[in-house]
Order: sequence, then C-alpha cells, then structure tokens
Amino acid sequence: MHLSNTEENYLKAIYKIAERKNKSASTNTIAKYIGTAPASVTDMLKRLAGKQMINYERYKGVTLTTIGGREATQLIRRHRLWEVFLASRLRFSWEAVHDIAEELEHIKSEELVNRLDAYLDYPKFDPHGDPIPNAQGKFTLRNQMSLSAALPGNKVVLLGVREHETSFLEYLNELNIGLGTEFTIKAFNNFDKSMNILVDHNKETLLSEKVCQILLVKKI
Amino acid sequence: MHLSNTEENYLKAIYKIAERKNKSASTNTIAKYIGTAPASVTDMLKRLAGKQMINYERYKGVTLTTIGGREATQLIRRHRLWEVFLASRLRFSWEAVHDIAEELEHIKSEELVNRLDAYLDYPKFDPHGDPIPNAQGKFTLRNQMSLSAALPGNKVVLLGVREHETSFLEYLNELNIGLGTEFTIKAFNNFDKSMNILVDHNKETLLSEKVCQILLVKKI
DNA sequence: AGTTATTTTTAGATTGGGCTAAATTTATTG
DNA sequence: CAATAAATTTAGCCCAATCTAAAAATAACT
Repeated sequence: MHLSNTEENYLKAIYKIAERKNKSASTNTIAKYIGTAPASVTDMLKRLAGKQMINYERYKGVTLTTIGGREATQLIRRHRLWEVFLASRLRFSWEAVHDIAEELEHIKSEELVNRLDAYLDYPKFDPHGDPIPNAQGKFTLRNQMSLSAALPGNKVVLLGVREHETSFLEYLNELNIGLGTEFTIKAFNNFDKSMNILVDHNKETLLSEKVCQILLVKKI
Repeated sequence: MHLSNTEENYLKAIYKIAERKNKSASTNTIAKYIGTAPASVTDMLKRLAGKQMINYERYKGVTLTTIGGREATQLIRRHRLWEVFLASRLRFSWEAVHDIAEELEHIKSEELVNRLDAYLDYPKFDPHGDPIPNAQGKFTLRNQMSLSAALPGNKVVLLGVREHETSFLEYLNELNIGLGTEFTIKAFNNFDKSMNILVDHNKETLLSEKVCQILLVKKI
C-alpha cells in the first residue's frame, strides 16, 4: 500500500496521540498536533480509513489498524535512526536533528533503513533517549521514571526527554544537562513542585515542575 | 526562494538537457525527460519563469537563469553526495544508488549537505564517475575521453559512465567492469564500430559501439 | 510560397491536500 | 432535561500538478 508523506504524518500523529493518551485520537487533537484545520483532518481520516489504516466512525475518535500501526512504527524507526545518524556521524546537536529527520523519515526504501541500522550498529535509543523499534517493530524497554518521581538524596542519570522542542533542548544545554548527565536531588519544594539539583558537583540548579516531568531518569 | 520537489526536478531536467545539447531545452524534450505531457511542462515553465528560475518565451525553448542554474547545480551536488554515501558507507551497489538519491536530493538543509560532504571527505566524483560540484558549485574537470576515441593497443582505465540505467550497469557488472577497471583495446571493428577488449588479462570481451560511447576512460 | 506536419500552448477537467463557514452531532451544565 | 457549548462533519472553495483534446504557432516539404 502506497502512502503519501502527508498520510504517513497523520498515522504518526495518531500513533503518538494514542500512545500518550492511551486511547483513540480525536479529530481536534490530531488537528492541533498536525497544525491543520479540523475539517482537513476529517477528510484525511476518511481517506486513511479507505486504505484500511485506521478504524474510523463518524464523531467517535480513530484508532490505528494493525497495518496502520505497523506503518507508524516503521516511520518512527526511520525517524529515530536518521536522528542517530545526524547526531553521531554528522555531529549535529540533539536540538537540530529532529527537523531534518522529519524529512528523511519519508524516504521510501526498506533496504535503506535496514542498511542504515546496520551501519549505525543497531542503536537502541535515539539522541533524545527515545527507543528505536527494530526491523520487526519491537521497542526496547528499560527502567526509567520521570524525575518528578525521584526523591531528595537520590542520585540519577538522564536517560531521555519527553519534549523535543529546540528551545527546551537549548535550555538544557545551558544547564549542562544532556543524555548521560548524572545529578543529585538536593531538595523538593512542595509548594511549586520544583526541585533543586546538583550537576557536576558544583552547580546547584532549580528545575520547575514542568521540566521535572519531562526528564526521564534512572537511579544510580 | 522556496522550490517544491517537482520544480527542482524540472530545473534539473533543463540543466541536463541543456548540458547535453549545449543549448536551450524544448518543451517536448523536457516532457520526455520528466515523463509528463507537454501541456504540463508548459504550465510548469510559466511558474518557473515567474520565480525567475528560467528565461521563457512562448514557443522558444528555455534556458536557466543564474539563480536557476545555481539551484540545479546544488541539486546535482546533493544527489551525487548521497550516492557516495549510499555506495561507500552503506555498501549499496552502483546500480542501486540512483533511485534512492533521487529522493534524498530533495532534503532541504544547506547544513546537512555540507556536513555530509565533510563526513565523506569532500569526494570529487560519484559512484558513476560523475563530478560532484563543491559548495560553490564548481565541478572538478579531468582528462577523460569516450572509449570510442581510444585506439587498438591503448591501455585505459574506466573513469565514468554516461548512462546510469540499472540494466546497463548490471551488464557491466557481469563483464567484471567497474570504475577503476583497467583494460587493453585489442581490436577495433570498423564495420560496426565495436571493440574487442581484454579485461583482467584473461577475458576477451566484445563491446558494441553504443557501449563504447558510454564508457569514459583515460589512457594509462 | 502554400500546404502539411510538428511543436507548443490554451482550455477545461481531475486529484490530493488544504481552507472557511455553516450545519450537525455529542457533551455539558444550570 | 432543555439549553448552551464544544466537537465534528459537510459544503463549497483554492492551489499545485497532472491529464486530454483542441487551437495556434513554428517548421518542413513539395
């Protein structure tokens, strides 16, 4: 089944929304995610339903079919493998890789993505710590938790971020925080749920509740 | 100036046609090259003229403007750099790289192509021996001639091919001929302009006139 | 040079992907 | 539970890129 870039983007959006909300995706949510008018989404949903990619019933949300889910997973695989290539081989920073990978992910060649995977030594995680599905679509799981769930005194290492926006990643750069950075939780401030952390044994930094929720860590 | 993939492909076609014929490109020629109806070409030519990419006058052919030529050259640069990446890093065969590079060449990021160039060590020629323009659009020239122009007794090395079609390249593979292959011209057959050549000091092979014209060699 | 053939352009239609405005269905709430 | 609000869909439109068929301009030939 041939899919256009746009159709693929809708499938990816539905996948990510469903993953987050753990259920079906609504027209409005998709519209916001993609950045189009809800009416355009309705049109596209009909088309994707016709291609057996989604389960669509008027006024209910949509879910991916088995093949729709497979397409979405492969798209995520391609996206994240290209991100690894851009960061590890071409030395792009982690905030620059997303936009370019958005284009590269649509290159249609099974052979290409599998050779790229091998060339990169079958990476399991991308530069933001997101898991890369293998050729069979299987994701690697690992123990990780939101920083919000850590307690004062805990020493943790950063495994991933739930937000890929450039400005946010640049903010982390300024704080000297990147994947693999280790830090200690000095204090939890109950009134605004912010945290004081110690990076590199010398800089004490305040992280807002929002940032704590975005950071994915593991206790060490 | 933003160009769609389609517009870029038209510019590339005009560039290649003009390069070959050494003059302006006609509507019909472009239509044949792109694989569309002449009427579609006319529409597109008007649009490209509006974007100052070509010089267009009804019923005359078209030529690229300075900026149109620069766009075409950059597209060729991207195409050939990706071909090098696919062949040298991902180990694709020389007949497989063209189609994938046709997609990759449209990824829009100046930074990407320049980093790729550096990563590949600023290659000067692609896997078919075609020159790769540098960031300033300058092509590397070298001494080469069509095999047709070589004489019996000459020993030559293959530098490039003027035809990228898969079936032709696979034919050369079967003959154990690739870039860098050295061979000696044993005989020139005047009646059909074919040549007998000796590859690897053991296989004597007959090459048709057409093939001789396509192969680009240098005397050694 | 005049007629025919070829090339190119115009006219009008189609498809994918998008929009706004209006209508309809579902959800919320006094 | 009726009225209002929010979400969704329909209707009708637009643009890019394509097509076919017909008209117009250029080229070729007797």
